[in-house]
Amino acid sequence: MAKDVKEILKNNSLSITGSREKILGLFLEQPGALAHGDIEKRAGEKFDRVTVYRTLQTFVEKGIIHTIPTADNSIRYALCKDDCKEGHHHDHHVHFVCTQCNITYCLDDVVTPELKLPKGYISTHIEVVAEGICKNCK
Amino acid sequence: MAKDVKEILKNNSLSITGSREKILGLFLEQPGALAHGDIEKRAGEKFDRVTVYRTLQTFVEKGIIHTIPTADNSIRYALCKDDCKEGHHHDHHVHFVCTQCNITYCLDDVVTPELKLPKGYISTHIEVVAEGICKNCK
DNA sequence: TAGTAAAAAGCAACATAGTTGCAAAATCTT
DNA sequence: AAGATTTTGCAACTATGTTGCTTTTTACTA
Repeated sequence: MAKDVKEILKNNSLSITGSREKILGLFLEQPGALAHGDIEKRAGEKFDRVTVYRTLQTFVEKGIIHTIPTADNSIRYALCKDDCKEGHHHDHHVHFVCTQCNITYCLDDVVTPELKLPKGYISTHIEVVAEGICKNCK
Repeated sequence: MAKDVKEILKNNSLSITGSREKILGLFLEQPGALAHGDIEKRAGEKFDRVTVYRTLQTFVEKGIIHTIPTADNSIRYALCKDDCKEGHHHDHHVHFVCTQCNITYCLDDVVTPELKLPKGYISTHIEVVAEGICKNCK
């Protein structure tokens, strides 16, 4: 495990609990994003659904993970890069959903493009989700 | 009403029914996108939820409306432009969600930008959702 | 325009997602 | 180690979406 789960929790002033360790561990040990359902399945069994919801919510608030909207109406969560601080979230990269393996990737190096919006529209945040075939499924 | 509801239904070889007329009418008489919940509320009362779901599904299949993914996990639907044919859907424009009035607009004139993806990734569809303040709320 | 086949609506029941309040258990602090 | 604070798990509830089946409506044709 590249980064220590406990350290991440401490750095965000979160108490260290079993569910937080396990859920954060899941994010660290695989490349893609996870939906709430994935976590319940992969978590090795027994977690109360409520605990998972609340843990994810806490992680999002602390800026440890961020949400990714997808077309199939299931919110997915992915780890944030280090420069995400609480309340100040840098999520300016593109997301990629593979239609074959259904994994969602954060393309951290692909920056959200600029947009010319019609007069009067002011955008504060732009979300880009690309769909297609990933490098592993080709 | 700019366009005749019945005509649109006929052009897509759909039978003309009360619910289809009313739901399609809702889309025509307002600029933004509608979520399933909006439709149930605005439909002037009594519609079975199942009927609304099935009607929306039918409209999507026929290419009359398209779906817009949003961050809050509620699928919204909006009218397609005329050049959407069944099975061959042109949805290359950007969507805009106003954080104030919560209306979702189709910015038909703002084309989805090109993206340089990492090697190995092949994208078939790109979805762009901008968030901010719309021209009416400014 | 009446009769009929096909399609859609409505109903019931079920499945999945997500939320809230509260009591029990675990964690942190000193 | 003990008390205060968090977090967990449970139960109940709401919202959202789906499926099968029966009744009603629509479109077609004679």
